Amino acid sequence: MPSSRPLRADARRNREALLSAARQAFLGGDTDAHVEDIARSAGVAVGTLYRHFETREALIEEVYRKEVDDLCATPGVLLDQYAPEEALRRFLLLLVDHAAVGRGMSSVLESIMATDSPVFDDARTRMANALSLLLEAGSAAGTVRDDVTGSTLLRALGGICGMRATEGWLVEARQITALLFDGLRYGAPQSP
Amino acid sequence: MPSSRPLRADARRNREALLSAARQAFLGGDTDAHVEDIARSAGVAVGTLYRHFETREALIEEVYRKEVDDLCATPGVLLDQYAPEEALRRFLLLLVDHAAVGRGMSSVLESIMATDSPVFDDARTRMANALSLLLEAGSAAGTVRDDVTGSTLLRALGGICGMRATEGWLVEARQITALLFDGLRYGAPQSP
DNA sequence: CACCTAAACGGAGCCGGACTCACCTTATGG
DNA sequence: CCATAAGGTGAGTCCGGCTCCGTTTAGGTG
Repeated sequence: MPSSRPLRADARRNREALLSAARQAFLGGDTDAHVEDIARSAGVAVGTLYRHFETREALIEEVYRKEVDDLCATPGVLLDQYAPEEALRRFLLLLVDHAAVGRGMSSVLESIMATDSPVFDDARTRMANALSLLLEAGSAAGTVRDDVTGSTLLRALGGICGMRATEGWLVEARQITALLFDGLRYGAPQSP
Repeated sequence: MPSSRPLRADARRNREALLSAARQAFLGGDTDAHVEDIARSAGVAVGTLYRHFETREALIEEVYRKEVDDLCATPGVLLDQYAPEEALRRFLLLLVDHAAVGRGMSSVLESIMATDSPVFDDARTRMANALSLLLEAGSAAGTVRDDVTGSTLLRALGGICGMRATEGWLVEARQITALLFDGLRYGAPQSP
């Protein structure tokens, strides 16, 4: 779709407006914003929304894609700056903290993990790869156990981030993440 | 409602039928069974269903309550038979395996954890208490860290169990649980 | 610039699913 | 038996995602 013809000017504008409206809604915490409202606040009708996005879910995915891209890039950066173990620790906490801000990211992770929907296959795979990078670096250095895959870890994180809701969840989330991290080091060759 | 008057005979029969139909549906894996269908397969009309249960969610909760009761009872039993650490390990794995069978329990845990809904407050509290029991026994024995609460751990487990879906999730779930368990021991006074 | 056409838009309406309500049926105690 | 309140019914409402087709318009062409 992005190929073929360059998209008419008004269409591109509307598409943009829709994405921005959706971003505002979803990343603002209203995970079940109504399509009707999103369309309206983008200044278009539902029909238009559906011209641009196959389905409500597809719109969500599009909104999240950029976030996921950013996230997937960081492990590389962290590994340049820190030892693998520390990079892993930081990334895990970064995810959780990220999830706290506007609770947008937590929905991302949750959506990515909670469903099997092919819509998120792509994001899932990329995130799993990002985590693998860290895990492998760690296990190569001998400070992280080597029997855990990125996709497994992703699942665990998805669970943690999916639990935003109650007051003070951030504290709990941090704690569980630390727990997980300790678990990851537990079986490493060079034990603690 | 259970008080006041003893419920008319036919009413009790129908209530039972509804619960059994719902149990069959939910514990059978169809987590979003339609009320219409549940009512029909219990041989009554929707109106009757709604006479007995405030809402669809309330019906679900009722179905799950018994499961949760059973589950909450086991920590005590395990502690009688095993050292606290081992009891904890067994209980965690028991939850996961339980979740595998008919995928009923995983929905229980997920539902309990994933929502903030007051409907599950009760179940949530009881489960958290059950876990606390294990954690406290462990930390009293010095083999489990003492800075994790039952409710925190419950969150983590909820996340794990909520991820059933993909093929082979049981393996992953077991792994994550083991990770969590190792994390729980990591900070204990008598380190590994 | 006037015209033409494919592209884009609008929004009434469809559909599926949770829930309600006005009316009918029946258990039960007197 | 009958009265009557408890219980049952299911068509209908509401709500939210999605569709369909008639209308509008961007932007290329002569």
